[in-house]
Amino acid sequence: MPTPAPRSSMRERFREQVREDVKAAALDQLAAGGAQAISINAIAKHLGVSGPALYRYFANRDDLLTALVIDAYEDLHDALAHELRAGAPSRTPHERFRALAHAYRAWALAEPHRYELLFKPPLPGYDAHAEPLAAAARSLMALLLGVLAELDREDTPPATEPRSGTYQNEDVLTARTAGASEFHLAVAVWSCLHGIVSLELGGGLSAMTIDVDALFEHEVQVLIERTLV
Amino acid sequence: MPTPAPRSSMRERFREQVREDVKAAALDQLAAGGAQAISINAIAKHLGVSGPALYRYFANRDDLLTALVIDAYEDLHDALAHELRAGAPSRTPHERFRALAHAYRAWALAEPHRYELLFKPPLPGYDAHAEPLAAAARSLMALLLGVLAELDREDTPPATEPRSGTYQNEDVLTARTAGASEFHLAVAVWSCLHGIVSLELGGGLSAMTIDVDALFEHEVQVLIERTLV
DNA sequence: TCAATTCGCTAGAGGGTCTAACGTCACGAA
DNA sequence: TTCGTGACGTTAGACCCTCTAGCGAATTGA
Repeated sequence: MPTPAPRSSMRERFREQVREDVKAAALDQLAAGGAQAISINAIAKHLGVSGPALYRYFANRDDLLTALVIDAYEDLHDALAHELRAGAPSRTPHERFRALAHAYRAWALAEPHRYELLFKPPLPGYDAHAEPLAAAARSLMALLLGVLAELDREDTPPATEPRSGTYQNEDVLTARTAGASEFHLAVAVWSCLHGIVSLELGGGLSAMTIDVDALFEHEVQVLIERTLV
Repeated sequence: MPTPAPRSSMRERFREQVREDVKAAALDQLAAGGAQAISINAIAKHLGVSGPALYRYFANRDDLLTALVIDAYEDLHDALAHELRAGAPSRTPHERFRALAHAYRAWALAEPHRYELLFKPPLPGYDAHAEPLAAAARSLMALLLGVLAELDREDTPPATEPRSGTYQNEDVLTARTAGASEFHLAVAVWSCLHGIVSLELGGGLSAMTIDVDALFEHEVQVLIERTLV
């Protein structure tokens, strides 16, 4: 009795497996040639099946792209959360914030195409997949809000926090209605980080010989000092 | 004798006219459906010619896209320069900077697809059109450096400036080698502006109910105060 | 007037998304 | 065990796209 209660039936397991395979192949194409290089046809050929077979698993190309975006959100969130959890618990809120910022940039530089995928305006039919996508973005925001909250009150690390300084998804909304200023600050911080990373990826900075490492480090410092006013 | 010395021969004039028509049609498609919606075939059909005729005027689709990017850079630059030149000469450097920042955001919001075009990483063959593109970017940077220079020394408006507070293209390089800190500040400011605008266009901000106007205004104020430290 | 160049055309290769219609096979219930 | 149901993968094909090759016609400059 290997599967006494196959809650996920054999079919569903296989289906999920194929979806994962397709996404993996799509990620390869993404890394190789950008979002435009992702081709359902080519993925099918690479998987040994032919053409329209994959439309059993993804409604269309946009559906596949959306799945990649959600995965990327989760991956970025996990990377940042891991970075927060990994360091020594004796780190000051400053150090935790710096670690978060650098982990953010590091993820973006390591997977530029996926980062681009995250923040590229989904212009044509942008109302389609807005729901689960907004949730993923909120999850990221929650992380930032947690660290900023620590930064704000200058205690030593949490220990009284519900979850070691990370908001849960729903808390973002409550935090927004409660302390709008905190929320504004978080958005501002995120905007600044994203601005540098985005320009860096776009090549706008590399065109002028600039030490982006130093620039980023300096801006992080400015952001930290700004929270202490 | 309408054209006694046709320095631009009849052919070249016509050729340039067609190129402009093609770019205009491409801009319509860009505004309607994003960069991905730009199709040489559709443009040709819209212009009444058929298919490959346009390849006499643009080497390929990327060539057309590059032309659009350069035009967009120039348009944005002109819009900002006009904004700087338009206001009353009695404006303080603060006001000039605020005007510049708001004009930047206004242009991006008015033509989101063109703005996206400017800063989207050209990943596949990005070394191709790097030369004229970098020049256009530098031109933008020069504008920002000029206003920041005014902000730095808190005099009343220029009158001793070479060109009313705008650097010329070459001056960017000299300014970089001379005052690296000014250059870093300019990049940081630009990054922050671009970060907010980019997130706003991407929908990351609109997902959470935020008063982006107020946020932007506040961030501009923070940037101004930062230059006075 | 006469070459040279440029233009626009059609034909076509090669790629893509996506739909339609058709066997085939596994599953689950009678 | 048998049988209907539904999911699967297939091919065929419509319809888009980019881009090349080769053709005849028109314009240009000498």
